[in-house]
Amino acid sequence: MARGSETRSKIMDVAQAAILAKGFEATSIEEIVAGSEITRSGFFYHFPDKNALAHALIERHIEVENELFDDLFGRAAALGEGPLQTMLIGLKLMAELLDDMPNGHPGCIVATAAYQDRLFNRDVRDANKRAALGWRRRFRGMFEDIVATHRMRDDVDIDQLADMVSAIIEGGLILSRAVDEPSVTAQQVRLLQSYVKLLFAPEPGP
Amino acid sequence: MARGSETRSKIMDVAQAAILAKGFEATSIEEIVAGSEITRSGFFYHFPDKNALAHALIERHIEVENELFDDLFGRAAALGEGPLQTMLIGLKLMAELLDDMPNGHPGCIVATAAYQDRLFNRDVRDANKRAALGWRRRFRGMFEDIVATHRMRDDVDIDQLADMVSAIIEGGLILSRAVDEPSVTAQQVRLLQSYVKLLFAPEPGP
DNA sequence: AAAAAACCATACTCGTGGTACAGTAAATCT
DNA sequence: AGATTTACTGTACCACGAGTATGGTTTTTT
Repeated sequence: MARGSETRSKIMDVAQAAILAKGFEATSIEEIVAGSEITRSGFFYHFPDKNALAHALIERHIEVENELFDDLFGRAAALGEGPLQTMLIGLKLMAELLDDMPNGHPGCIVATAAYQDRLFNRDVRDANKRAALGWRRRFRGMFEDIVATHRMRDDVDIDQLADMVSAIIEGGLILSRAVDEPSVTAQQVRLLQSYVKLLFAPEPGP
Repeated sequence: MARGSETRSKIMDVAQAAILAKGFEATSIEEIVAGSEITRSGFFYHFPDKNALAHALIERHIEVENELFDDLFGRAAALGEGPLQTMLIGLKLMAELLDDMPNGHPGCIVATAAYQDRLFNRDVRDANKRAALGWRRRFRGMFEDIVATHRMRDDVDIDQLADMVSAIIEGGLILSRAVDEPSVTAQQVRLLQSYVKLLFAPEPGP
């Protein structure tokens, strides 16, 4: 990695850790540069303002999360057979992954941005939207494969079902933080798994 | 209402609208006093600092939301018979209520606070936690009544199931804001309703 | 060797939260 | 009716963080 992008990503690492721990506004540039072994001028060389930093963080976050999901559901597909099994195992793996983070999941920058809308400029909000729509697309694809081979026990919209994965994770993270119980998020993902299981369960023979 | 508490609640009204639209940090005291027909000094007379304002808003929000839920599930109980019907109708009513807000739900201060932890002091975080635990208690009570009379088709924890209501709403709100589709939250609540329906559906006769 | 990229140092503006304090109009108490 | 309290207004001030400006320095790249 070139010298420039090396310090750039170091700034982003430090900033991300601080932002996820305390929130975007609560994290000062002063603090970021202190942890990044760089000066204020150096920071503003890489990022014209704080918004640009947020934008970069979200873009990177989308990539990382996508790779993580690719890997996770790839493993799930190898373990089970058929799209339903893949989804069910994938959700279980996701829950385990969330459980393995003892201090709770670091949280999701997307959520932070969603509730501070006007604090960010258009670039950031658009990136945020793209992230959410990307997840919808991903999970909708998986659910489409499922409905092609399984009958639904309740007539629900697939896009909405796909959104439910994101909603449960985001909602779980918020609740987890609110009640200070790190396990909550994983529990909610397991409940979602239970729903998918029931929704596509084979009809009991007559 | 006495003169003092009248202006106090006016400040809170203005602040709440602005905060839900733009976030807590993005809302300046200057802006609040402008909309409240009061001076800066007047604001600081009622609230020692911004944190006190947030605290007051959360406390009030808990009360309002509780009354709203009381009313909503009260009506649901009158419409249906038995705890399961009450829950299913209640969730439907909730979805309708969310749908009737054309600009999307105003959002939930609890979520705002959850993702800006260190920005608020202990009072605020505690109030936030109490709110979340209050909802858990409410819905757990309802699910307890259901499991007393219905068999679960999947063995899930009732506390977690109760939490799912909050998680779906919070997650729905975030997603709704992220993709800029006001209908998302209500859709997610309907999916939760679908889950509850399947989870407690009577076993089909042999 | 020249040029561009990646920084450092200093100094300044501006908005926002918060403090301090003096004064005033209206309600409430005695 | 007078005294006190409540609910404010007005002004002045401080600290801190974001962002700008600008000029200089080191490291890569060409």
